[in-house]
Amino acid sequence: MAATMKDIARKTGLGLATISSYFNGGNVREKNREKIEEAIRELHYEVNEVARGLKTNATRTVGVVIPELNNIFCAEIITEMEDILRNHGYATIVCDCRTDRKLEREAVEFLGRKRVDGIINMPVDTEGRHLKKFLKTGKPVVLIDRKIQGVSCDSVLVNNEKAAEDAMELFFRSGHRKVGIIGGPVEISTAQERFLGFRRAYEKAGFSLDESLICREDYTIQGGVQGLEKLVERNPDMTAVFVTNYEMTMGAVIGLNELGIQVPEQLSVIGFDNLQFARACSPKLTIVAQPTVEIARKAAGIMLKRLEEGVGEGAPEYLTEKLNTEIIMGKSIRCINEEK
Amino acid sequence: MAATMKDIARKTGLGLATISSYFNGGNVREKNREKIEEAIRELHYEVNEVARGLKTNATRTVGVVIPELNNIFCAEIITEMEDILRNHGYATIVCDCRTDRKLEREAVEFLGRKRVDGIINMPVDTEGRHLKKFLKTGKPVVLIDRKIQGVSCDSVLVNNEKAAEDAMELFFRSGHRKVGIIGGPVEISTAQERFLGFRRAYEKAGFSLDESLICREDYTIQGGVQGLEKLVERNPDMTAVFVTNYEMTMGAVIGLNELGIQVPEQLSVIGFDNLQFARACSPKLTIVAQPTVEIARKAAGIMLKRLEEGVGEGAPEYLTEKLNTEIIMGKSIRCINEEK
DNA sequence: ATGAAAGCGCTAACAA
DNA sequence: TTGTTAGCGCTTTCAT
Repeated sequence: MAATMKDIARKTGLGLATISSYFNGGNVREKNREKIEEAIRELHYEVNEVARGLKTNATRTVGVVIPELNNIFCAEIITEMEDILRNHGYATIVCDCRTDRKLEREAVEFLGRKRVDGIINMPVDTEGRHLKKFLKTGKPVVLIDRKIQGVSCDSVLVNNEKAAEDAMELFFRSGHRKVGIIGGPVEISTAQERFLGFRRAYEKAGFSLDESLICREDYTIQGGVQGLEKLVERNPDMTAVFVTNYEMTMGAVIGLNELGIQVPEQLSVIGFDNLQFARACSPKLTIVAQPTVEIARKAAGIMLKRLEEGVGEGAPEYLTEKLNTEIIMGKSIRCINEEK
Repeated sequence: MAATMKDIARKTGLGLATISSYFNGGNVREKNREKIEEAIRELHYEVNEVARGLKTNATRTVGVVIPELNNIFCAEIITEMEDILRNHGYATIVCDCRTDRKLEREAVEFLGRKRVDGIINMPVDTEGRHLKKFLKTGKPVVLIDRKIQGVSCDSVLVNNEKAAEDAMELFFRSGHRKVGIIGGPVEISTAQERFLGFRRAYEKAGFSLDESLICREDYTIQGGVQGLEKLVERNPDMTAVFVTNYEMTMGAVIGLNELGIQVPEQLSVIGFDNLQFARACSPKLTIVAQPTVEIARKAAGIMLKRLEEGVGEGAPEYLTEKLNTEIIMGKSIRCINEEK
């Protein structure tokens, strides 16, 4: 069995309170401090965080529930969050719910039993029912990437509407008029917003939008492949495609390869996320890049703040951060602008 | 505060032991069972795993320490492991040590304090010093992907030597004689083994190997870019390149793009891992694919077995599983075989 | 600055 | 089958 504080007390002849005080930054006489440190070394003592957690009712652990770990957007965010949280003494329990509402609910319950101090969640259930029970404990929840109406917690989001609008404007400025979109599942807020930006750009530019240019897929690689095939088949006069997440971008590129379509000669493309993948494409892909590191920092920062200040002190004042995306230029857009 | 078993005892008029027995699959009279279940519903009771952990000296949590979460090979393995472990009631605490020995050691210590029941580790420190202390607790450790000599634990590895040999034979059979390699850091066992397979294939085939065809990089995207540039510059007569991990494969593809080298006309390529990326390349890349799901299943399976059976029962008999890779054919190899 | 003692929520041994 | 009780390792009053 591992050594306990009792063992140290026995060995040093000190009381338990003194040892505890030593570990919690209290005042301990220099002489005793040395004695304690010697005992720690000899006994290979290590604080038992489980016991501490039971006593203090705080596990210094945060749960993270995401749709897919095996997804570079999620993975990038988690890497960064975990780093920050661990540097502040918090462990991270990651639960991958495989984009399944039931598994998501189970994950939150699981984390509740584990008594995590807070949960960071990229939600699959767009109603947020899975969070209700956990929220009753008064512990903080931070939503990332996707918003949920009427759930009392903080959110860190991306300005998806603007992201889509910017991408479309880029196409329009280059002279494109028939631009297709491979969008995501309409239940997911990010997909809605990206569709919205897409439509708004058409409106602002004053071009008519043919509904056959709109394709709804499911944010997967396979969805991207299919979306591209459908769009190309339905719209022989389409000159450009906007793909609205990374997996589908990869799928669209696979589709282009398999159909032997030349980019940008035959079709111009703007993809989403993962700069390195964009660089590896030939020609280099122009993409909308989301600020994953920034999302992670903001989310971890808010979580740490809530953890330290408590969630219900005075006015709750839940915040919603909205971060901006950036377009990284490649060579996948053909300029067919007459003036230029 | 959350409800406790005491509250249930009070509400039902039963004793603590009965409630505990209910939760641990003991025999409870039907009538009482119903009473308990009603109380649970009314009080929104949830077992406190922290208290349980303190008492049973088992947290039902396993720690996973890896070099980079933001790495598809790791992410794929973790996704699968986490899934399996959670289905068996175990939580997973993932620690990303950013390929840093010091952080890796800290992560293991951190997990020790958290009293995880076992650790699954893709090691960065090739001597395994970071594990010594944890192993003293008698808790199981499972190493994945990279082996360490003289550490008493199970390992799940890949037959890297054969993987490299197979890839090289494929080149040789297609008529290539001057094949370069972009290898990894020699401290890492997988890199050593892949180099070994590379050399062995040359020996077996009886072709002379020019040392300038060997390039040592660091398993990163940037390393892949540089490796490709170096090889191409140093070996104008090189007809093929074998790239030995996913990040470097992506880097090599970026390099090929940026240098405007045609695959396979000017250079044939075999990459490593990530089938989807290979499909997205134009032409489709031939790759060596590692069995990530299988690695995860084996590792999780061994961990669960150790967790249930205890680690030191009778003969320890540590096992070393060695899994095989597979070549997924693309169109990135030119056939320059005279006979064919 | 230090010690004694209570108790966090649970399990398990023992008794009934 | 059920109740009583001790105690897991720690923190935290309250004395001293």
